[in-house]
Amino acid sequence: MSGDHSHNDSQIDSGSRHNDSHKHKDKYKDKEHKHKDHKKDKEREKSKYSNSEHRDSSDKKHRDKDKERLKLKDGSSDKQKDKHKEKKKEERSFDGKPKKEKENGFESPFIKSEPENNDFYHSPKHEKSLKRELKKGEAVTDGKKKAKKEPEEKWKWWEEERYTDGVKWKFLEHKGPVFAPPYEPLPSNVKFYYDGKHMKLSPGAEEVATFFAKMLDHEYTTKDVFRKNFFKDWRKEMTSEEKSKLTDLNKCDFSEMSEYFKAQSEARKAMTKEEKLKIKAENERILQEYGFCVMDNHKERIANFRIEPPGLFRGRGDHPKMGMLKRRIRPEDIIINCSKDSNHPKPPPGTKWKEVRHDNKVTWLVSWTENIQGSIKYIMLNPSSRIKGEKDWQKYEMARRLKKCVDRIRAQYREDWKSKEMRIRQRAVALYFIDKLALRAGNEKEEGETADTVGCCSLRVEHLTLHQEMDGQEYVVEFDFLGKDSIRYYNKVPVEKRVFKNLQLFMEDKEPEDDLFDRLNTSILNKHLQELMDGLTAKVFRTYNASITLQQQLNELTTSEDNVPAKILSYNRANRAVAVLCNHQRAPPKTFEKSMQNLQTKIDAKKEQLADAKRELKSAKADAKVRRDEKSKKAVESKKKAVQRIEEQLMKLEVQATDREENKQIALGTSKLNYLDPRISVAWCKKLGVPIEKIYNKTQREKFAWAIDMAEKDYEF
DNA sequence: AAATTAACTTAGCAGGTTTGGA
DNA sequence: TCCAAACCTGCTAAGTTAATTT
Repeated sequence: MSGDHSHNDSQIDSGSRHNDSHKHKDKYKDKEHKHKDHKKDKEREKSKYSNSEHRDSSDKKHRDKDKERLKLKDGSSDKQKDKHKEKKKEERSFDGKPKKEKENGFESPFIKSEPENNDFYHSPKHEKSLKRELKKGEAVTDGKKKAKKEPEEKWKWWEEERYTDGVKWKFLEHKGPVFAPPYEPLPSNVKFYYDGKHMKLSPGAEEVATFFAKMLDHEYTTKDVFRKNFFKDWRKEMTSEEKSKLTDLNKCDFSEMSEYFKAQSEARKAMTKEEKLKIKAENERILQEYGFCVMDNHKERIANFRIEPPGLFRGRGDHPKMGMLKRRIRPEDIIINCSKDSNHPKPPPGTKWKEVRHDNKVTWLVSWTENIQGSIKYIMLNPSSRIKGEKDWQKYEMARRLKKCVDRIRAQYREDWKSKEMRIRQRAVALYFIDKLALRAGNEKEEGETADTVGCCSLRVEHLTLHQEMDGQEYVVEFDFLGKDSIRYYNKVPVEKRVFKNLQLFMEDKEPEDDLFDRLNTSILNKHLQELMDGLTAKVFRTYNASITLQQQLNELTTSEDNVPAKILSYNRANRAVAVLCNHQRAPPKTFEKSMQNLQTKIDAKKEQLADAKRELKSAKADAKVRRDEKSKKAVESKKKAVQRIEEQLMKLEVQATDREENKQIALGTSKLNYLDPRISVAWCKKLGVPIEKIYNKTQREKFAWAIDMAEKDYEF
C-alpha cells in the first residue's frame, strides 16, 4: 500500500477529465473571499537576503561593533574557526558524528541520544567565524565588479554540532521590531457623510473608518457578520457624540475616502523613477538596520521584523470574527527576547517595552498578544537561518525514521481494526486516514471563535458518505469537509471492507453533527504514535507520504534521455502529485482562461511558422539537388536549423500549456517548501543534470542550502 | 484529565518585480 | 521596447504539538 495515492487524482478539480463521476458543484465558494485585506501601501524593498552575504558599507559600523563585542565576550572564537574543516562529506550525518559511531544506524541527534557533551554552554559550537563572514562583506564593498556574484563562503551550520537539550542559542542581539507607521489623518477635503450629511470624525474614529473604506470593493464588506463586527468595534473608537449620532452603518458613506485611497495608489504607481528609488533605498536601509540579528556569532536574517499594522480582521472562510478591529500594537505591548549580555533594543523615545526577557530556550526575538483571538504573535528568523534550518532537517529525518517502521505501524493499525475496544478501532481507522489520505490531525476548536473546519480526529458524521458500491468499486467513502484555511477537501476513496464496516459502526445512531471518532482526539492519537515510534506525531505522516511520493514519482516519470524542459515538466508533475495528495489548492488565477487562450494562439502561430519553415526547407533541398553548389547547401543547412529551432520552441510552448492546464487549481509552493525533503530534489537534479536553479529559486536555495550542500546524486529519502 | 497557553510550522493570496517573447 | 505572464516576497491566518495550569 505504500505510496498508493493515485485515487487522489480526482479530489480537486470537479470538472477535470479523470474525474468522471463526481459532479459536486463547488458549493463552497469560500476561496473567493479569502483574506484580501491588507491593502496598505507597501512599498517593498528588493530584499537582499542571505546571512553573511554581500552588504554595503552603510552596514559596516554595526558589523564592526558586533565583531568587537563578540570578541570581548568570546575570545576563543578565532581559535575555533577551522575546527570542522577536516570533516568529510560522507561522514556527515544528522548528529554530526561520524557514521560508524552510531551503532544501530537509527540514531538521530534530535532524538536525544545521551548527550555526550553536557557542557554545551562551553561547547565550541557556533563560535567560529563570524569574522570570516564579515571580512567577506568588506571585500565585496571594494571589490566592485564581481561584487554581486562572488560565491561567498557561507556558514555551514549543518557541519557543526547542535545543541542537544532545549537551548536554542547562547547569544542573541537585535534591534527590536519596526512599528507600523502612525496614522495620517485625511486631508480636510476628503469627507465622510452620515445619512447624506457631512460629518467630521475624530481621529480615532476616522482611522477605523479608513480601514473599512479601503476594503469597500471587497465582497466581504457586504457580509452581515463582517459589518456587525466592524460597526461594534468602530463604535468603541468613537467619541460619545459620534456614538450617539452614528447608529446605522448603512447610513455611512465612505465613498470619498475610498476614492481618495484609490487615487493615492494611482499616484504611487505614477511616481517618478527617482521617487521610487528613494523609497526603495529607505526600505533597504530599514532592512539593514532591523532585518538582521546576531545569533551565536552569526548574522542572521529575520523573517518578519515589521509589526502587523492595525486593520480589520478578515479570517479565512466563514469566520465569526471577520470585520473586528485589529488594534495597533504599541511598544508597551511588546516583549523583547534577547541575551543579557547583548545590546538591548531600545523602545521608541518616550515609550517602554512591556518586558525584556532572556529566554534562550525559545527562538523568538519579539512577541505580542494579538487582540482578535488573544494569541501570541512572534518575530522569528528567516528560513535560511540555522535555527530554522536545523528544525527543518530534523523534520525530514523524523519522516525517514518513519519510513523504516511504517510497515510495522501499518500492520499494527490494520490489526487494530479488529480490536474489541471501540477506542482502539477508532484510533486505527483515523490513523489509516492520516496515512492513506495525508489528513491533518484535527484538533478540536472552540465553537464560535473560529471558522468551522475539521481535520481527521474532528471529522463529523456529516462529512462522510458511505457507498457500499459506487462506479464499479466496492466500499467507497466520500469525504466532503472544510479543512485548514477553509479549503474544501473532497475525495472518494475505496477502502478496505473492514474500514468500511467500522465506519458504519462509528456512524450508527449518530446525528450528522456528531463526532465520527467520539472516543478519540489528537492528544490520544499522538500519545499512541509516540509509543509506536519515538517522536512520531500525526503530522510526520504527511511529511513522510509527501516526500516518498515525490521520490517515487520522480523515479517513475523521469528519464535521462529527456531534455531539460521535459524533465522539469516531470518534476512539476511529481510535485503536483504531492500537492494533490496534500490537498494544496488554489483559486484558479483570475486571468487563467485568457492566458490559456493566448498561449493557444501562440501555439497555433508557431505551428504555422513550422509548416512554413518545413516548406522552405523542402524547396531549399530541391534547389540544392539541382544546383549542387556550396551556397545552396548552406541554405539547406540553415533552413534545417530553423526548422529545428521552431520545433523546439513549439515543444516548449506545448509543454508549458500542459503544465499550466494541469496546474490550474493546484498550488505547488506549499509542498515544495514544507513537505518535500529537499535532498530528494537535489539528488534528482544531480542525477539528471538539471541545474538546481530550475527547481529552486534564490530564496529557496537559501532555505535549502544545507540540502544542496550535502545531498549527492544517490541520496535516498 | 481537561483546559489553556506557548511555540513553532503550514497556508494561500495580494501585489510588486522580473522575465521573455513579439 | 512593450506587455502579459511568471515569479517572488511579504503578509498574516490557521494549523499542530508539547508544556503548563487548573
